[in-house]
Amino acid sequence: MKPTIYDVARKAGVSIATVSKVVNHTGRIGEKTKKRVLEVMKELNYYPSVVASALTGKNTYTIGLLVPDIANPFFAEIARRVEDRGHELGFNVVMCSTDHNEEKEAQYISLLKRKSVDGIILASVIQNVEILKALIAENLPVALISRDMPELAVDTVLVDDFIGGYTATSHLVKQGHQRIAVLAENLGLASSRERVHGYRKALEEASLIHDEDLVLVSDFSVEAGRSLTGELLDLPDRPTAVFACNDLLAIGAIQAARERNLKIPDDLSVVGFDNTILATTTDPPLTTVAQPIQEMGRKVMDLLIEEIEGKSRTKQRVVLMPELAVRQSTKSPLIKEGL
Amino acid sequence: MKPTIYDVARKAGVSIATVSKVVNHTGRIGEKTKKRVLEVMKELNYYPSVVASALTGKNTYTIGLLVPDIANPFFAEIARRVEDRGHELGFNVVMCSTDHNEEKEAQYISLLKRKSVDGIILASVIQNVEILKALIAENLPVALISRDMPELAVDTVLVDDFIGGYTATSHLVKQGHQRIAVLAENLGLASSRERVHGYRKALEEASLIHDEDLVLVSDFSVEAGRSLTGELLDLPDRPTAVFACNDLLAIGAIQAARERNLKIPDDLSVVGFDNTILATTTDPPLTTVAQPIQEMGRKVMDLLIEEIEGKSRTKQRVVLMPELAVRQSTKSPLIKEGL
DNA sequence: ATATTAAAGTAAAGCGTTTAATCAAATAAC
DNA sequence: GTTATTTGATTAAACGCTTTACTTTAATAT
Repeated sequence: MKPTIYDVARKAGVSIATVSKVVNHTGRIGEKTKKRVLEVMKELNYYPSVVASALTGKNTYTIGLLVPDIANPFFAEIARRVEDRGHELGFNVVMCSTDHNEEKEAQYISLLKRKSVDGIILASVIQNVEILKALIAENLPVALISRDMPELAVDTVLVDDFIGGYTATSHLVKQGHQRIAVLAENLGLASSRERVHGYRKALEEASLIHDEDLVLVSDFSVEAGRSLTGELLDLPDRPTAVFACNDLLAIGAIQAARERNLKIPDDLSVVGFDNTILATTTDPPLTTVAQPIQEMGRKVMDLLIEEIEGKSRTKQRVVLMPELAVRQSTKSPLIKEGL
Repeated sequence: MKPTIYDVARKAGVSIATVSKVVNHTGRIGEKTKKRVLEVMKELNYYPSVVASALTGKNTYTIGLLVPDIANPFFAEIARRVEDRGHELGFNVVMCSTDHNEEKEAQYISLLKRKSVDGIILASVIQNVEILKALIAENLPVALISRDMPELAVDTVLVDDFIGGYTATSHLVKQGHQRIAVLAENLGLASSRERVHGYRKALEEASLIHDEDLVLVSDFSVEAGRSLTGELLDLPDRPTAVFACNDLLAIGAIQAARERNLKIPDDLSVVGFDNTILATTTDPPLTTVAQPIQEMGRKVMDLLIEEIEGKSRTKQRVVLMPELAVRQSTKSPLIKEGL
């Protein structure tokens, strides 16, 4: 059987309290006993049980990460950074894919609480403010990533979505596009609204017509991007460019164009959002709004852990700047391929 | 504060043992008291603490999933399936990305043990048999996915890598390719060796020359695929096809060709392995050996949980058949584009 | 030599459960 | 109407650790 603190104490000829102290570097213990205990621990290959320790009110050193889908490259990347930072600090992360499903989300949260996780990171989940409020009221450390709840005092890390949408659209405007469509995500998400907001702003500034038919709402899938862009391309007066609010949608847009024998970027310019690995593997490589994913993941974990460690502090709202990664999926509509 | 079993017991006017019994549906309790307790639980919003329960020797309902990198789409997809199946059965999964780093792997395993996880799923990690043996000796349920250790009695789910390599290569042979290169993964992995083995077998059967210069060993990155394929393409007598042992490498191969203004599939045919989302988003879409990822992830979780539930049973080794997903990255070398 | 203080270690309670051993009441058997 | 049996609920110990308050021993001061 696994050795317990008693085994160590007995073999070292001390009390369990003493062992506990050397394990946790607390209280005062003499050099000699300390050494002795350490030796015995090694001999017995003793490791303290986190669950027993947690029962006495200490941390579980486990946090929950709620994302819509861990298989989505954007969230997978975030998860990886969160995990890495956690590992550095001695925390494990349990992954929870909610599929934007409110019930699943609630289930996961309930489970996490039963397991006494030390905190929860929420990445772009659905708009169930009540659940969130309840969590905060219960004093469970929570941090948001890529999701904004300005009305709540909670640590948050996100990108300036407005600027992102604006930058993407401006890029297209500057290239001379007149009819620019946007593929939005679920408008229930603040981030999504902001991106579209940025899109509108860019159009306005350029005094371009503002065709509501070119604003389509979808979700987070290649398939949605494909079918919606298909509709756009079948329009009599079709757009020459589309701004997709995430890379998955952008890829769908590219596929729809390909299916109609339209060339990217000659016949249709596409810009995405996120800058996941997918943006680099398409052909042509995708021009996309790059989120500093690495930094975001790391930062949100840092904030959560500060909260866990109980440093009483005011909540932070960290807004990072996105940057347009210009690649080959965008081009002026005026310069046709034949030239 | 969070209500404990004592609060419920007091308010319901029964002993904590009674509450415990209704919670766990064990022992005998009268209908009336049962109802009463249930009501109070609801009122107080009581949920039993998993950590306290675990301390008494019961499950933690948490398992560890070790993969090289959760941000790699193949593993992300597996993780998602494992998580889903776990969720159905009431288990959480903590993710551990090892980066093929032996030390990190050992650290994670040690941490997981301290946390008393109920079991561990190992996905394609490095060849540290000793750690594995130790785990099994300690009676910690373990299951392998996409990784083979025939000498160990441990539940395993994998694809027939030999057949996979053979199928991929045969496909190219049938198209008339004579010089076919292979981009292998780390040959320390049995799966990697098997794929190359299948490759060789296909060449042999076709009595094709067997040029060792065309067998390159790399890892799991786009970058490696790009640089190695670059070398191949710069050869005086360059191959007309390359079989990449994973989709990431295949994408690198495509990029290398593109950089040299070679057309895929006209100038170079490429087949990958895994059939991740990446294979569908490249242009041209990638012909690749499809692993039944969904089924694999689900199955490995099922095996692990059977083991956890202690059904004494003989370990299973589930070998699934891969299937070639033929897309547009492969083509006969004889039919040139001009025709 | 005695009083004071600091250092090192111990005993015991507590964390929130589960469970084996009991016990009391109700029902059945004779 | 006793005695045996079943049913329903309780008691108390155990799980492996942390921590507070206390005791002992050693060192220093008086």
